[in-house]
Amino acid sequence: MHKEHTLTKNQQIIFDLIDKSPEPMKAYSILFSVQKKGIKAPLQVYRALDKLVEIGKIHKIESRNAFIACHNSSCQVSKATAFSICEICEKITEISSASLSKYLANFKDKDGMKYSKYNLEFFGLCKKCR
Amino acid sequence: MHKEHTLTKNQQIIFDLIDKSPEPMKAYSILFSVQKKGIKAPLQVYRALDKLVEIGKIHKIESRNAFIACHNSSCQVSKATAFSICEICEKITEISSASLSKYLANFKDKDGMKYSKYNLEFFGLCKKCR
DNA sequence: ATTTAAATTGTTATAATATAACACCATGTA
DNA sequence: TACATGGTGTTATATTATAACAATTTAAAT
Ligand SMILES: [Zn+2]
Ligand SMILES: [Zn+2]
Ligand SMILES: [Zn+2]
Ligand SMILES: [Zn+2]
Repeated sequence: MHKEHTLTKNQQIIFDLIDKSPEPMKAYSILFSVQKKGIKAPLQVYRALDKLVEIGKIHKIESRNAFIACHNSSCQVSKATAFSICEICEKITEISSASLSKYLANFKDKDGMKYSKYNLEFFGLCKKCR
Repeated sequence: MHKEHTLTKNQQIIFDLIDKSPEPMKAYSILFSVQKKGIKAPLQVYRALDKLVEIGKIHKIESRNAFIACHNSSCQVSKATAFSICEICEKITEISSASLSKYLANFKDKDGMKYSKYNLEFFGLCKKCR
């Protein structure tokens, strides 16, 4: 389904960090964490992040300026993403619902336009915080 | 349906500017525009923006860090918003579709959780750019 | 093998976006 | 009056992100 990309050194270091983080990571927190591995400048982080987003290995949570690893193989190509965000503990989960993605992919606006790319962020309280 | 708020001077100046702008405005572009009216500091702008977002008079386009006036009376309370964004000309339109908002308000995640707040951004090409 | 193009890296500097902290003022209300 | 709430003005600072340039690596294309 989705093309494999061989990650470069910086990309791999940063992906591994995000992938094993239990919560979304912000760019400068990533920078701080990888400085011991020789990545010293913001640009090195942002370049890796851009590439990882582009190839679908991570997603950016726009409302939080944070990044999480993708665990949903079906969204790697489409850039059609949905998340739930807890407004108390900031727990963020990627939603992979076939019916949701089908509904959104087929949604037509008032001009009859359909969209293959979208980003949806739901806000509420997670199980633990309710 | 939605409560009226009396805007303060700064809020009114900034709302009027955004409301009559044909495109979303960014905070520092707003700041530049209102300096002749005595609003000199970023914080004055951000405070007005925060309040205007809170009461639903404007929305923030998260992926663009920009603000547009709301022209959809039904979303002022709910903070349940949807936009279409043209990836070429950056034209942004608020979508007010009863079926979409109904679908999203009734969507249940895998834990059976429903969300009253959400933000959806569709990306594609507008009529003119196709 | 040699050349070429594309992608990635390293680096310094700077731009763009957003908030902290504090003093003061206006308005409503107990 | 006294008090609470919210808005304002101001300076300083934090956070997020990109520009510009040179060097290096990688992967074809000849
Ligand atoms: Zn994903
Ligand atoms: Zn929570
Ligand atoms: Zn609206
Ligand atoms: Zn367009």
